[in-house]
Amino acid sequence: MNIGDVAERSGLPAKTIRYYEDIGLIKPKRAENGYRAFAPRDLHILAFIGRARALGFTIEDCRTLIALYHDDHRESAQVKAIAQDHLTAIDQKIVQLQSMRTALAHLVQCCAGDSRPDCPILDDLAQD
Amino acid sequence: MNIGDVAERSGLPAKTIRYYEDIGLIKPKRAENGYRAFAPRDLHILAFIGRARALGFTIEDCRTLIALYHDDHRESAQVKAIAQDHLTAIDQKIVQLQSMRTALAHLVQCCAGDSRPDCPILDDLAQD
DNA sequence: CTTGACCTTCCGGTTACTGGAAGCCCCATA
DNA sequence: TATGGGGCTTCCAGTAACCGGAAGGTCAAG
Repeated sequence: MNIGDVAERSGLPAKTIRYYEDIGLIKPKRAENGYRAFAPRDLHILAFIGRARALGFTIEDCRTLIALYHDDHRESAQVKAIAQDHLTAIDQKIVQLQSMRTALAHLVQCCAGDSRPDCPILDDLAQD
Repeated sequence: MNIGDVAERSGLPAKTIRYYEDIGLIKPKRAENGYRAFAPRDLHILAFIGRARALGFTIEDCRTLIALYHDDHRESAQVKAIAQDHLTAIDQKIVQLQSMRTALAHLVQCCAGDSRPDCPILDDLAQD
């Protein structure tokens, strides 16, 4: 399979797939003309990465998860620990965003949003 | 004031303050020895940026907000539009994170997290 | 006069790609 | 057989918002 087919099937842009090869996540063979020749295994890994990225895992997490996936002697606790850490990070981010959201929504609500210059949003940002 | 004082008073790292000068957010004068000499106005802008950043505004948003703040002929609608757009972006991010969180929490809950290799998390990522 | 804290600039690295340029390669059609 | 268009290649640069560190100037105290 050429990169275009793999892109379509995995849903990842060709650029991204090349990047993943660059950083060593996949190692597709090369055809004689220099084109990447993707095996089903490569496609499988790419789909794996796509799903892990959709869950917000970092590329380094993906690397580790793939290694664990290929490791017959893994312990599920290793996987769970990574996922749990990531879940905690997501929760922290949500809390942070919600606190921003609350403050910002209040300011937006206070602002008339008309043609006059008076603005509680700027007043708040410029407070002493 | 030297950069150290400004850093302490604004709560921003000195590195960050230098960066903000680099990108033209502030233009502190220089003392004869080459040190940055911050005026109260600079400190004020930095505090403004600090608060805007804490609300999640981008640097470019900050640049615009500062310009509006210094513009006597601004209309509060301009400010409100920026804030409203940002609020919408935050909301989208929260939704996205919550959907990740839901999926991930489910997987984490399904995983035994023991010494055996069987792992529903990896199974999910590797599904066909 | 030295020491240590502060300041300066400059360079590189971070995350996860994305865009674009220059240049092969392959297939179908004229 | 020539050619045209799409697909493929590599490489370089840019994104956001800084952070770390090196090499070196400055200042106040002892």
